Parts: sequence; structure tokens; C-alpha cells
Amino acid sequence: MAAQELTGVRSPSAGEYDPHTLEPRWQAYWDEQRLHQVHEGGQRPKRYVLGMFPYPSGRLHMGHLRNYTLVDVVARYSRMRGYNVLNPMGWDAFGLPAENAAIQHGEHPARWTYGNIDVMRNQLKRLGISYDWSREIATCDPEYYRWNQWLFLLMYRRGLAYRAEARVNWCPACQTVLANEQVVGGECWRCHSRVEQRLLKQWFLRITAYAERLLQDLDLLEGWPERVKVMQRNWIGRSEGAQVRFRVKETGDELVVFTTRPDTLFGVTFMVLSPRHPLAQRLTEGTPQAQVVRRMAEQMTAREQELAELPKEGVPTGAHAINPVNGEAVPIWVGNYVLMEYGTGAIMGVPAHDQRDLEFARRYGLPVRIVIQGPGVPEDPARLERAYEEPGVMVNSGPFTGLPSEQGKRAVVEHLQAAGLGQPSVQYRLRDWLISRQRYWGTPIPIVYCARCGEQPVPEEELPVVLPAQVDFAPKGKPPLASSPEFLQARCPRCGSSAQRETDTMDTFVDSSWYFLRFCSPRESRLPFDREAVAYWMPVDQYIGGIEHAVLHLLYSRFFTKVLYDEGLVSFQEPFTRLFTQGMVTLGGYAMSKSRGNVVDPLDVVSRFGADTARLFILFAAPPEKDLEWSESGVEGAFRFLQRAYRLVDQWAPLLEGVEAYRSGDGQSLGERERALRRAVHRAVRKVTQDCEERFSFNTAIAALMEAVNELYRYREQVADQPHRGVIRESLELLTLCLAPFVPHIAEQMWERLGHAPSVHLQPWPAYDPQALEVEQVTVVVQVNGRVRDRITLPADASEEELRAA
RNA sequence: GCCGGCGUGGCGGAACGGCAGACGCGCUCGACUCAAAAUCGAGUGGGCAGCCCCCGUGUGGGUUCGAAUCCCACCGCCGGCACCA
Repeated sequence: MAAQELTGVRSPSAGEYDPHTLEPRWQAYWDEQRLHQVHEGGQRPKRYVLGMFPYPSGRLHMGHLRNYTLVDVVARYSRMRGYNVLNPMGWDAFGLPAENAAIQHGEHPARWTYGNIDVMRNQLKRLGISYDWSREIATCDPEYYRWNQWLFLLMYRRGLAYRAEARVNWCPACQTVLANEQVVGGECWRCHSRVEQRLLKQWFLRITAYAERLLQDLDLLEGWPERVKVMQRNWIGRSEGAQVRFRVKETGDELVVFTTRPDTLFGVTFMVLSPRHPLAQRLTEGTPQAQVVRRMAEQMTAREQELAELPKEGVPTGAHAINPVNGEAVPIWVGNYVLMEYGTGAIMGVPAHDQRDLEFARRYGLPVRIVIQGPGVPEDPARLERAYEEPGVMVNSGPFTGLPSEQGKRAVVEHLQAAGLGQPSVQYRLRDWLISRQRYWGTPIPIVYCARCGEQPVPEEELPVVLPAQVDFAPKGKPPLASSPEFLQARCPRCGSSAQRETDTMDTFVDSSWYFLRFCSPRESRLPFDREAVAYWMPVDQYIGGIEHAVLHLLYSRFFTKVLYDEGLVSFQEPFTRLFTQGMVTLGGYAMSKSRGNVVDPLDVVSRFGADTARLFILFAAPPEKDLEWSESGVEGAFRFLQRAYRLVDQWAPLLEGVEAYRSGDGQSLGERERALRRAVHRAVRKVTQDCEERFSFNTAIAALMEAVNELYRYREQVADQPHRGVIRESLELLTLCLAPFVPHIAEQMWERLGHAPSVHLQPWPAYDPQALEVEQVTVVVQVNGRVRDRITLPADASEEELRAA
């Protein structure tokens, strides 16, 4: 084949790679053939592949492109490997932006949301992601959110949903409360406003009841990144210790503290109460300190996030506490460094062995007593520069003196327990999940309040409690739903008299805590999901999404799954067997964001280069778990590669008509060039297989395919007149099959050009030929003392002796 | 402060105990062209006129015939948690 023929016609002429006609054509074909619709059952093993479903903001961004491209590679590869693959898509459709659109532009949230969904669905289709669109769901659909209500009632019945007055996070901009998980560094996770604290009566889900299991079962998640598990462990924050009962000398009240260091109990020289501890107020009543305590309580309420920067301060209550192990009376103080939310809201002060207590003691001239001896601990407590917090040997500790601290902890707790003065205790940092939101565009909480019967769950048969269409969207200190009289009016399910509906809606994270179950049977109308379908598809085999959900969605979903397990509705305890967290897409080193103005629209890239180029670039430019810097010239490089691959097929196709692909072992002997070509191609097949199978190393898989293409060009250059058609056909077919998961449209086109009927995506994944990989000659590098001394070329089957001899 | 991760050419990255820099971007040169673009080909860590030579994977040690890779210490960057008793 003459080289001139291969060169340059610029744009859309026959034979040139033209994604703009080719991609829509194959997308339409896949749609018509319902290629990606799946059903339960059959011979093939199932594989559930899932990307975190998007919020329908209006346009896809690069994060979506990356997420869903990764999902699609796994899905398409898995299909070729013979799996029955579930790859569904839906919309996390409730949330604040829709409501803001209503307030700002007067467009109803529902209209806005469904409009966005239509746009984004088309965008996803344009990317060629192989979804089973027949399973599409939107959480704002009453047929979806009725099951949020159903699950809420299930939790309520099990004592896991409750209403309580508590200090809660309030976002002044969003005009709603937030869960602890949604406060990041003291700011609202959505709008970054400074979060305030308010005392409100709100609905909670008792996730703390599952703290231990959520922690323990992390060990089962071998397919999760360590990073995410560590973040969840930190968030749950388990610490083991003891509760110790002190008694107030003056009043006889019991004062319980939690400590992780019972071995330091003989070192207690004072007690500190949180300003909001009930005793703090009682013990100071009528004294001049009462006002200081109130002031400190307010200060802590308003600025919990900056507490750590506040200097430690306190006031004495005048009362004393009796130490249960030695009968000593120590002064009880109120201090601004003790949190009411953790432990018992009171601590024992051991200044020698806790840095915070030491700072407090030094400030107020309280005594310091050393009870743990260790390296660097001085005799004289006055010379203690920092508290000694490491383990050591107990001293000045009565009968426990001489015990190593670990052993001492157990001994002291046993002693306390025997005397009824304390017991072992485990504390968690995790708090219950606050799910009330004072917003419109969410799931109504299915509760009514009756003057006579109090709080009553809405009976299941009355679900869904539908969102009213007409409300006042602009919040004026009360939830929008309270502005709809028709909604507000209800009947008490118990006594039938008139009652009022709950007007808060649910946190949208409730919606996403079980959507993966709904995908298994999206039209099921009697239950949130069909149990058989869930038994078949679940758990999700490969979940892919961003790291930002490490302690939000991923923790909540685990919690929901465990509740459903306890209810006997599912038979697995963890929803996601394997998790992959992708890196961000950056430009100029920063995450793309509107406010920074460094956004590249993935659909712009698609309209210029096609979906395959956009996909290829984002897969190739970095390993998927790392951040990826967007590069315009990199995109062009990806396009160039596709052109090169396409040209090979297009220009060789006429020569290959009626030619069988070469198979090794069919008796033909090949020349050195053909063997070199086959070696490169089969090496690429092996590399792509390993990279898809053993790790998510798609960047190196694509690099291997680029090498194969380079090798094909080299071959063409060398054998201009005498190409081996069988080997060329074999090579091009293998190349096409291996490209299929990454760049599905061009692969389909190449497959067709090679004379095959569609679809390439229904072909089995190719096996590499081990014979092709064999080399007759190997170059052995001889190293002496770390230096390359020589290179010897030997037959590949040379024995070790021969090698030594050489 | 505690926990986790990462440091490799001009850039993204590869190799993860065996020839460091695959693949791509960028750059240089050549072919084609009146010319350019596109395409095809050659080159591209530093030193050196050049090499089969010397240096080189954050820094300093160690293990090993052999270390970017394993171990120890340090430095720097990123992320999570943080007055949680």
C-alpha cells in the first residue's frame, strides 16, 4: 500500500474519522437494540456497577464525565467478560438549588428540576454511557419519595426516628438546619456560610445505635480505599474508658465523668463542668459566678467551631467533689473547654497527665499531682513543662502504685465496678443524624400532630404524603410547607380529630441512602424494592464516586442497609462491596468551579472532538484515583490517536476482505516482522486485561494500545509491498476489541469496517496468545556491583548454565 | 496535636526489588508542500565534541549482587479529624 494514499485529507471526506456522524449513529443503534437493558436471572453471573447519581443542576460537569466514563469502562468490559451487568442511572433530584430558582426566577422547583433532568439525560446519552435507561428514577417523584416516608416509618417503628429538642446547626443563608456531617470546618457544605447553633425541636435518625457495627464492619470492606475507611473511623470516633461516679460533698448530688484514663484517678485535683451542665447552673445559683456561667454557656453556643481558639477559662462553683478512690474533696469548677455533647458534660481534672487540664490548673493556681511515672517526668510537679500523657507506671496511687498504666486501667475499673462507683464505658464522637429541613423541595416527614394524641405517624396506606404544588417559597422564618393550609390540615389517624402535619422535609441524604436498592426494581409499587430483585443484584459490586461523600452518603447508606438487614428485608450487611473514589478534574491546579471561573464544559469538548475523544483523554491523562489536570493539547493528542487507529482500519480494510484472521498453530510460519507485530499486539491485550481486571489502571491500558498502534504503523512502513493480511486482520480485530470499553463508538465503527456485523460490544473479551509473547532471543543484562557491565543475547530457552557460561 | 496519602524530565505520568523516564503533551529536525496546516519519520533527563563514560527518582542513613521500589530518620506538600476528656 502506497504511503501517499494514507496521507492527508483534512475533514469529512470518505475514510476520515468523523465522530460527529459516527457517534449519533451508533448511539441510536444501541438504543433501538436495547443493548443495555438487563433482566434478573440467566446463566451469566451478575455484576452491579454504579456511579453516584447526580444532582440535576442543569449541566454535566467534568467530575460527572470522569465518574461516568469510569463506570462505563467497567460496565462495558464486564459485559464482554460475560457478566450480566446492571448499570442504572437516576437523579438525586430534591434539594435547595431548585428552590432558589423558584425564589429568584419564579419557576416552580418541579418544572426547573425536570427540565434539567431532560437536558442532562441527553448529555449523558451523547457521551455514550451504556445505561439501562428503562430503570431511570428521580427522587422527587412521589413514586420514589413515598418510600422515603415508608422507610422513615419503619425507623420510627423501630425506635430509630425520634423528635427531640437539641442544639443544632443552622445555616442562615439556606435557612435550614444541617446534620453534623454537612458542617465542614464550621461552614455549610453547600453555601459555605458560617453555621450557627440553635436550640430547636427536630427529627433525628438514631445512627448512634449502629456506631459499633458501622465501625466493626469497616473491616469487612476489603474493596474500599483505606482513606475512606480511616475517615469513617475518625468520624465515628470510638474511645474506650470508664464512667466514674463522684459525689458532691455539699449537696449529695452524683457527678459522673467519662475518662479514658482511669489509671490517673489518684491525680485528680479538681473537676470541671460544662457551662451547660445542669449542675453548673444549680451549684452556682444565687452566687456572683452564676452570671459568668451563663455568659460562658452563650459563648459556647454561638461559636462552637472557634472554641479551640478560645483561652481556657472558668469559675469555681464553691462546691467540692469526693474522689471515690481516695475520699479526697476537690473543688468543682465550670470551664469553657468542656463540651456538653460528649461524654457526660463533666470531666475530672488531672493536670499532670492532660495538657488541657494542665493549662487550666496553671491559670488558676490549682495543684498538680504526678501519678504516672515515665521517662522525662520530673519529681517536682512544678517543673512539669507539658502534661505527661503517655503510658507509664502508677505512683502515688494507693494500692495501685507500681502497676503499669494499661494494667492499672483495668484494675481501677474493676475496683470501681465492685464498689458500685463506676463501670467500663465506650464513647463515640458520632452524633445522631438530624434529618429535619425547613425547606420545600424535599420529602414531607409523614407525621401529624394531634392536640389530643400528640405526635402520630401517618398510616402506610395513606402514603405518599404529597408535596403541595402551591406554597410560598420564600422562607420567612417558617418552613414553606406551613404556608399551605390544605397541606397543613390533617386528621389524626388515631382519634380522627383535626390535626396538623409536620411541615419540615427530610434531608436529601435520606433519598440517596437507598436509591441503589430501588434500581433493582424501579417500578415496584408495593414495597421500596422487590426482595428477589435485590437478592439477585445486590450488593453493588463496584461503586464509583467522589471522595467528598466519605462520611456523608457512604456512612448513611451503610446505616440504612444495616437497619434493613435487621428488619429482615435484605440479607447483606454492607451495600457496596468495592468502592472506587476518583480524583478531581482541575484546571490551573484548582478544582473546576464557577466562582473560580476555570470551568471547561465537557459537552463543548464533545461537540468539537466527539465523546470518544473526551472519554479517552479523561481516562488517559492520569490514574483515575488521582487529580487530573485538564489539558487542551492533551485532548488533541487523544483525538490524534483515534484518527491514527481509525486510519489503520479504514485503509487496510479493502485488503482484508475475505481474509481470515491469523491463528497461531495453523501451521503457517511467520517472518520476524510479523512475529514482532503479534508480540506487541498480544502484549497490549494482556496489559489491558490486567489493568481492567486487577486494578483501575486505565491510563496504562490505553498507553499499551497506543504502543500497539505505533507498532502497526512501523509494520506498515516496513512491509509496504508484502503485508501479511491474516496477521493484520488479527491485530486490527484485537485492537478494536480492546478499545471497545474505552471508546465505544469508534470501536463499533472499526468493527463494522472490518466486515463484522454489530455489535462489537456483544463480542467476548479476547484472550492473548501466550505463544505470541514468546521471544526467541533475550538480552540479558549483566550487572556487577550494581553496574551494567555487559549485555548478552541468548536464545530464550537457554538454561541457567548456558547463561553463566556466556 | 493525632491519623492517612504523596514527593520521578519542561509538563501529565510509567516502572513498584532487575537496562529509570513506557505512553502522551511540548519542543527540535527531516520528508511531503509554492507555502502553511495536517500527515509520516527521527530526536528529546543532565554532563560531554562524542562514547560502550559520569551524574540522576525530596534529604541523610541502612538492607541487598542490585533500591525510584524494602527499612529507619528528617524535610516539603495534600487531605481528614481536632479542647472528644
